[in-house]
This record gives sequence, structure tokens and C-alpha cells, in this order.
Amino acid sequence: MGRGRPRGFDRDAALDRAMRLFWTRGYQDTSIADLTDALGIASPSLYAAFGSKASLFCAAADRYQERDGGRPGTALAEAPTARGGVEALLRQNVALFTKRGGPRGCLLTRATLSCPPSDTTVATYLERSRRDRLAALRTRLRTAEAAGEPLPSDDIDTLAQYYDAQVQGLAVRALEGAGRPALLRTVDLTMAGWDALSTR
Amino acid sequence: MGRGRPRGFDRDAALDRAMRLFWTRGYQDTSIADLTDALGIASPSLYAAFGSKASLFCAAADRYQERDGGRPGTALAEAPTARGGVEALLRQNVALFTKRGGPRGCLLTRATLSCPPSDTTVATYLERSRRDRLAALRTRLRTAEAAGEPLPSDDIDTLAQYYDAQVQGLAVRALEGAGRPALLRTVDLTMAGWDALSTR
DNA sequence: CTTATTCTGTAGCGACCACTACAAAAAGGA
DNA sequence: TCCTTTTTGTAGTGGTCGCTACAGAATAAG
Repeated sequence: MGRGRPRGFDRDAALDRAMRLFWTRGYQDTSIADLTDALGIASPSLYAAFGSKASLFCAAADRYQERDGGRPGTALAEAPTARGGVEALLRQNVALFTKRGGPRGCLLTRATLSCPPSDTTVATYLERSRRDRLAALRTRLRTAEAAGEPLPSDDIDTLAQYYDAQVQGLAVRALEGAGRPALLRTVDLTMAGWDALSTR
Repeated sequence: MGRGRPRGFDRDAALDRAMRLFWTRGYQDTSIADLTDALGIASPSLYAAFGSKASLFCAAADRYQERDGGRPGTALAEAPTARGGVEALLRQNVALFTKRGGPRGCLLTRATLSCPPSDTTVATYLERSRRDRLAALRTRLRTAEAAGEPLPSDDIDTLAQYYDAQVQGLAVRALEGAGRPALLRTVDLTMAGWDALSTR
């Protein structure tokens, strides 16, 4: 295996802690000192393992999207109907954004609004993941359309952007301190709109 | 009048430039050096006139809400119906968030997601303006309810939070680069939902 | 053993941060 | 004129930022 001195910390666990910290404080307000403190390692170890603050963020964001942050997406994709998928997407996001003991809101939305555009590494990563999210919504809506499921509109692009905006709105409101029940009531309203606008 | 040496710059014009800069780059990513550069003054003049970065931000945010950022709010309040008011609120916000030659998105939403909670001055200011925005929505909806106007729901609190979330979603998407036509199409969808859910 | 390789801790790099001490400059009042 | 008051420009303050040079420690290979 490796020839030199073995790493003295658990890279996987460290990544989890970094994710949680970026999620809690955003990108810019999380300093290397905060990270080395939370991860229990010194900065050279951090840089040897992750390269830079930007690439550590990208790795942490990948972890976010694989773990907690990925649930809403899989719920959307796996639901038998687009309506059920979108509702599950919204409800799972509310659960994610207001989990007890967990950071509020969405790691990606927060980073989007708080990372300077000069950091092209992070900005590019965020734009890509945003595109992927929209594409997932469009895909789910298109298969529903092809399956003859009634949709609130026949403009799939607009629908996808609309429901993505719902998620972003939930993320902002959760960070502002909105509680889970209140957010779920607005999701009810969103889905009532779906039903009222859907015609077969 | 003033006894000492007269101020060598236009405080009002400087405040406008500061507002624009905070709007463009957010709170944390706007440095004093950026501000003194854009305002054409040295830092002691800035501190003499505005006190601190935090209080300069609050003054700039006040200016924002009196000028450009206030239009959606007055459109909401002055419309003859709640439906018209909410639609005007959303459309004016889209116009505000995507104005050519102007910064993208909303100064307040951006600051909310990008200012560290440790800065209590700014955090308190932002929370207060958020409460005011929600209160304005609730007030408009309540008078409509009293006037017998059909509403999408009889839960005024949830309605207010729902439409506030729409605005925040628009702000995030505008900052992500969404164009005005695309945003207006999602507003159409939101208002179609209003109509479909409103019963008299 | 020696050597090569990799990681770790200390210690500190230059750059930038928000902010200010200080003295010269510019006005009004006496 | 001289004094007081306020603003100005210069030149920094201590602190924190992301990041790294360097030497020692810990492993595997020969």
C-alpha cells in the first residue's frame, strides 16, 4: 500500500464535518482555521488531503448531494407520478432544511448567495449542480407528459424553473428561521396549485 | 451653520454608490477598500460620515428600500385588489431583479444569505425588514379578506409566507442568471395558481 | 540497518480585513 | 488675526485570511 507515513485522521469523517460546517456557515464565512479546528487537524494536513478551500468545498458539496441533500432528488426521480415526485421533492427539502440538530436551509443555495464570483472553482461547481437540478426536474416532467399525466402547464421549462424556485424560496425562508410546519403549509399551497391547474 | 471644514463629497450620492456596491457584491464580499474606491473618498471620511461598515450597510439598505426596492411594496399596498397587488409585487420585483445595468437579485436577500450572524447590527436590521415585508403582505391580504375578495386560501399567514417565498425564489434565480422573460413566465404560473384556487 | 516516501506540527508567509491616530487644511466665530 | 470646529489625506494599527516552507516523525521497500 502506501509507502510513507499513514494519515492520522479519518478523511471520510473529516469530510462530513467540513460539509456540516460549510452548511452551517456558508462558504465565505467558514475559514480554514474553523475547518482545521472542527476537523481536529492542522492546515498542512487539510491541504495535503483536500488541496484547497475551494476543492474541499466541492468535495463537501458532493458529499452533501450524495447524502442528505440527495434525498429530495431521488424522491423526485423515483415517484411513480410527476405530481407525487414534485410533492416529495418539496417535502423532503423541507425536512432537510429544518432537521433538528442539523444546519438550516440548503448548503448549495447558501453558497450560491455567499461565495464571491471571483472564486471561479466554486462558482462553476455551483452552476453545474444548479443545471443538474433543473435538468432532473425537466426530465421527470417530460416523462410524465409523455405518459399522459396531467400537468399544471404544458411549458415544461417554465414548470421546472418554477418548482426549482419553490425549493430556493423554502431554503431562504428556512435559513431566516421559518419552522417546519409553516413551510409544509406553503408546500400544501403549492401542491393545491398543481391540482387546480392540472387538466387531463 | 456648520462651523468646521465643509465635507468634500456628496453624502447622498456616496450612499447611492454604496447601495449599488452592496447590491452587486453582497455585504461580506464588499470591503471598505472597495467602498472608498467606488465612493471616491478615503476611509476616515467614510467612517466620519457613516460610522462603520455595518451602519453604512443599514443606511444603504434604507436607501434601497426607499428607492428601487420600495416599488414592489408600494405596488402591493396601492393596488385596488390583493390579487392585483400580489401580481404587481411579483412583476415589479422581477423588473427590479433583472434591470439592465443594475445589479441582479435583491440586496436584502443577498445580504441575508451572505452576512455572518456574528454581525448582529446587520442581522437585526435584516430580520426587521423581513418582518416588515411579511407584515405588509399580511395586511394587504387581510383587508382583501375583509372586503370579501376571493383568496387562494383562508390562511392569511400561510399566504403571506408563500408569496414572500415566491419573491425570495425569484431573487435567487435572478442572481443565478435567470432572464426576465423566464422569471415572468413563472410569475404567470403563480398567478394562474391564485386564480385557480380563489373561490368566491 | 538505510533509503525513499508520505504525513504531521510548528511557525510564519504576504495580502487583505475593518478601523483609526495624527496632523494639515478649511471653514466660521470672536 | 487667532481660536475652535470639522473634514481631509497619509499612514498606519492589530487581526485574520488562505496557504506553505520546513524539519521531524512514521511507515514501506531494499
